[in-house]
Amino acid sequence: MDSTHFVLAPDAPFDFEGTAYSHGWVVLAPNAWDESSGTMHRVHRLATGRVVRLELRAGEGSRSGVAVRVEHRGRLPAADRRALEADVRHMFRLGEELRPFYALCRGRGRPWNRVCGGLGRLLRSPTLFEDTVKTLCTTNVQWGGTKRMVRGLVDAFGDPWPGDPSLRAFPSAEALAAVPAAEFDARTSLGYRSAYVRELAGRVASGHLDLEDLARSDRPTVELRDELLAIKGVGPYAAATLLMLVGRYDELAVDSVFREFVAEKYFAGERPSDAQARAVYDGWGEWKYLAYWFDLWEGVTEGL
DNA sequence: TTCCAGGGGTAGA
DNA sequence: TCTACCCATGGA
Repeated sequence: MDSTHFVLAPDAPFDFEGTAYSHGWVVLAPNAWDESSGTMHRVHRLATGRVVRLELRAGEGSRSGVAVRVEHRGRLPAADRRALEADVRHMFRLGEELRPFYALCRGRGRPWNRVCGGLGRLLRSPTLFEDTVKTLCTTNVQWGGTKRMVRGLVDAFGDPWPGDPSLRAFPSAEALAAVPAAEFDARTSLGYRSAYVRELAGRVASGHLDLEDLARSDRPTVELRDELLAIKGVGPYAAATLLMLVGRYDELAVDSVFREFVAEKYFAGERPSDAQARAVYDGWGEWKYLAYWFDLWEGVTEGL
């Protein structure tokens, strides 16, 4: 197995571990996190069909970015390397403009100003298709179930990495769409979500739904939300999660975690209506989701 | 055994 | 717009 190394430097404050471990995505297959070395692993399929394995860790030096080690078979063409750089930059949001959010945090003093050291970049997948499938697998299920369902999809239908065929990449929409429904259901345990994932894969593979175009769009959030809500299985919670993943933070993902956290912290344990709970973050404007996330995040709430 | 999870679709008002 | 009911699965 050959390997290629490069470092991606951010042009703004950046915290590698704070980004990699910003939410549960880091442990959803084919991602994995090695606590002892602070390394994220990922088996990754390029558009050319080549499957490589990535080791991602903090770069060295004052402008620490993402140090990337790519394990691959044979020569890595320049086009594949450029595609990998783009994918890693996308996953870690190295080009995302967070200065307006940092300005709000700085204005609120401690502990919010800690965010300004490079937090606020929530890890995402290289494609909105992968993120949408994973989000569908978070609905009405405990986190352990989400991990089980995503692992099952990868193991059943992902392309194997030549260095260790037991390690697989996230399956493409085309790969999932090609599986007969009965076989798909038999080889996964998605429950009623199975039909949603199969329909999504079919629409993306056939070109009827261009999620990656939606992800790049600069149209108003409300228009993107309506498009996401038109996906079977995507409701208000999933749409808000997906908006966060494409860099729109003006919608809050109201789920059981949000409801319990806001009730405990702001309503003395009494359960408020969803509207009352949402109103807690009204002052954050287009940054509500990030504000909630770091409010929830262990440590940021201390001393508030 | 029963309940419910990082909800959503549908029908009916 | 709101509510009631149903949806598969597996952990608690």
